[in-house]
Amino acid sequence: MNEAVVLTPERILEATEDVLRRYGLTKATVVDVARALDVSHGSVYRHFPSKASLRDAVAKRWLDRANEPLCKLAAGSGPAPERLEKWLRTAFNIKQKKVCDDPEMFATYLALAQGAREVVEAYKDKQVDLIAKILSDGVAQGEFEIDDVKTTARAVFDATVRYHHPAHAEEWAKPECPSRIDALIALLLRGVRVCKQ
Amino acid sequence: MNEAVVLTPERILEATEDVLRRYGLTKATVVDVARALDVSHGSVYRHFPSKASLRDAVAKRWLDRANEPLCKLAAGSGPAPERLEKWLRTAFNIKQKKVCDDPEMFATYLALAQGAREVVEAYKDKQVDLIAKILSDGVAQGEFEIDDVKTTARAVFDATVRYHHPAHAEEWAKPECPSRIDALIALLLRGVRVCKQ
DNA sequence: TGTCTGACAGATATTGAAATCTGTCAGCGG
DNA sequence: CCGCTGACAGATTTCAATATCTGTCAGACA
Repeated sequence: MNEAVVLTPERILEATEDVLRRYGLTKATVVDVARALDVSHGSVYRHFPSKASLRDAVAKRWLDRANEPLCKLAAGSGPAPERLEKWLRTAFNIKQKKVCDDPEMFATYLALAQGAREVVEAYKDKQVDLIAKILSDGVAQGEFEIDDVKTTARAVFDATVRYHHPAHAEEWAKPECPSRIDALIALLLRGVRVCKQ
Repeated sequence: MNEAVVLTPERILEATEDVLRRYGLTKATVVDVARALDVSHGSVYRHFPSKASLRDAVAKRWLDRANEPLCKLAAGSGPAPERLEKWLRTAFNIKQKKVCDDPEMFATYLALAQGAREVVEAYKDKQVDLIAKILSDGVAQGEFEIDDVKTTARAVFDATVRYHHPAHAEEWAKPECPSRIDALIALLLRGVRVCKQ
């Protein structure tokens, strides 16, 4: 067996992402994926138990790749307030960029988010953990004053749904959007900062 | 012409709301409305230029009725922080109650909100004005410290989309919801309050 | 005179038959 | 033995014919 010809989950995911991009979520079929790989569609089911699981796996890969910068920001050091602001702005920018540059994959993500799929839940939990990391750094630095870091991280995430949940994507292009983001971030930062009278 | 038989916009709205409740947004037709009123559907078009305008008018009525308590709260007096908290909780409760008790009308509202209809934009602006009223009262009372009241009101509104935008209605029934609302409100109140060191 | 009717054209929705897709599995071939 | 194939059943989607709906308007009727 030639190495280039071995059918691996990774190769299937790659092909599935291509097919999703080409045909869109509604039109892409498992048969299309198999055809792209030049195998029978039965072979695909040898690696993924269902079309849904395949779609979920592709979305997970896509989300993980998109979120790498955010993980780095959260793991980094430096003053927490600036880092939190940067993190939120980066999160919004990534989403905004994806909705323009990769609309078909974004639509897939939207469908997943609306179906309350496990992958998206996991992804959201991860996001909250990243925020929590920055918040607890901020508490350690004496910059933030927070009772319950985890709960507050969740609140910050909830407060920003409008700019990361795909259901609101249509609003992201509006001209007043940036200034509203500024106001929201300012409000949230004031909500976690220690009071310097 | 008997008074009970005069075809008024109000009677049409009443009948349309009934028809929407009975058949749902997807099934309700102008012919159904006309039938309920025992007139030809042409007569309905004498009072409303299109089905969309009729639907918008019904939704406006419904939203206005639902929001009366919020207007009263904003117009009232008393300490602004408590009033803001009460206002937000009331807003969430109203939505939550509607989604349970009046699901068909709520679905209509959801469709409208997703279509970015003018009536929903106007309604959102009104909500922001009510928040702004409470915020400016708070500033006058020395309880809040806010640069730009209008902008901050918008930010508070944006921060709470998750609990008033119908796209997130499915999440409102979850058991962890109340505590997340508590955390969000606490965060936002801290964000507008003056710092009492 | 002004409101309402009912027939009409074009747009939209429904329906059921045919095509395609998903997921399974017995068996082929390296 | 192991991964793959291809035929299959049931579920889902497509497609085109048909029916219904929206929006208009000339004319009836009070």
